[in-house]
Amino acid sequence: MGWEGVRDEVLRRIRARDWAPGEVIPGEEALAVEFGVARATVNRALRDLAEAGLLERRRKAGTRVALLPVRKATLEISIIRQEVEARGEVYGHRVLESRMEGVPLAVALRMGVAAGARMMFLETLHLAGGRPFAHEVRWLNIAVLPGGVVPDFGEVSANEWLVQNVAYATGDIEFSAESARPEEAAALGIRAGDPVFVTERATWTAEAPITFVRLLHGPGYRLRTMV
Amino acid sequence: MGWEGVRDEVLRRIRARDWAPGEVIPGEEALAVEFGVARATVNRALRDLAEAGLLERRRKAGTRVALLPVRKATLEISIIRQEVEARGEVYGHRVLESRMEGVPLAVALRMGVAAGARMMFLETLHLAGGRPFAHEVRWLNIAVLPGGVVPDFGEVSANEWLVQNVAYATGDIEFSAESARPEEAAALGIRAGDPVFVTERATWTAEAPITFVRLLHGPGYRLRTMV
DNA sequence: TACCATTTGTGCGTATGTATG
DNA sequence: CCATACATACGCACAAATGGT
Repeated sequence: MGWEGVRDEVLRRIRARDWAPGEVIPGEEALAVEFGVARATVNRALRDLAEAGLLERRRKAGTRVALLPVRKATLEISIIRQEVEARGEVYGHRVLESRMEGVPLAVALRMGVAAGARMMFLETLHLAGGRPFAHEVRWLNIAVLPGGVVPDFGEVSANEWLVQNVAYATGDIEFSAESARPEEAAALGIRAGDPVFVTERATWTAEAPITFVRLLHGPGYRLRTMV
Repeated sequence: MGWEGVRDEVLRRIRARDWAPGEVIPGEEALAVEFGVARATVNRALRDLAEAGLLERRRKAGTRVALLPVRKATLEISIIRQEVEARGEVYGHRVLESRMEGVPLAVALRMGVAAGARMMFLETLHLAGGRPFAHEVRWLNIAVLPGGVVPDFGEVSANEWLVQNVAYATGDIEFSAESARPEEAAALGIRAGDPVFVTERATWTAEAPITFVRLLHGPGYRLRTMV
């Protein structure tokens, strides 16, 4: 039995309530003996379940079944082109606006910079099969661009360019539902006031903020994930 | 240097583009020699980065820097009571409806059962500080309830009861933006047509479907995550 | 196709580090 | 302060996948 076998058997016991929520389960050494495997193998299995939120492990206190297991759903954030192509449609995008601009206060707060800091402002419409798919508004800190050169975002979208060139950064994401503002509705080809799915994302490296994006998807868009 | 040290150094090299996207990095053995650690330690570090989507590993082919790193955001799905209390507000809930009912087609499809299958229908309003926080509509397969006994969902919410009693199951989640229907708007104390943030979640065990929930949050609600 | 060489994946036994009851 | 249980590490071995001959 490998570590996945151990994990599955432990999971079965948790689900079968052989080990009740809150209860301390046998130690690694005891389980290793019972299953006839090395302690490291048990460790690997239990660590996996702890990462999934089903077990809570503390030195000396031992391992216990989580009382209120926090379900962790993993969202895979792909670039928009991939998302569109995964639907079997042809991707395209149009840059609607591109200029230098001072960031508004709300954006400055999210990016951790002073309000009015000058950044590149980009407004882009993403298309699926020629029809509007998502509306993007982005502030971009050109100071962090490699070589200080601003790429041609008419060629490759800023979304994709950043993933390939300034990626491997950290960030936070917020999802919400809003009413489409008139300009947004016009860009997306929907009615003002229609509900839009909003994704707002701030990205930064250890040194500096990189970009803040506000992405709007029209009615019918669904963000899916598996648990 | 421990495995986290190895991971951080590898991450630094990726960000610094010492190793470019798509490029094969040195093998585990070589890195182990370079860092002066055991191969298992390098393995642990690289496995971690691969899980994060920054590396792609294949036997024989080696380890390469991901060309298009898929950002994996982890959502921690907590029970609504915790979410409300985390905001420093008092949680409460009211059961608006509770009856046996055949499931509609859309729900049947999501749950993988025949349309019209009889399940328990529950409509609940979750309160934060006495004010509507979320509106919940749920179909529940009472066949899977331990002992076949239906708990008193006036006491503990179905949400919380299920997490504690039928938890450790799998499922899928969908998020979307919709317009509040008149009944929903009335329950939430908002205007019909206002945008609502919709969470739909189907849960099942290996044997049978457990429950399908449709959860509505009114304007202002934001789902946050860190990358 | 068949086989081989390479690289990652996993396992074992042991030892030491570290948080903590 | 100590005993305990998890966390990590080492070195070795073999398995499994797979790119290339």
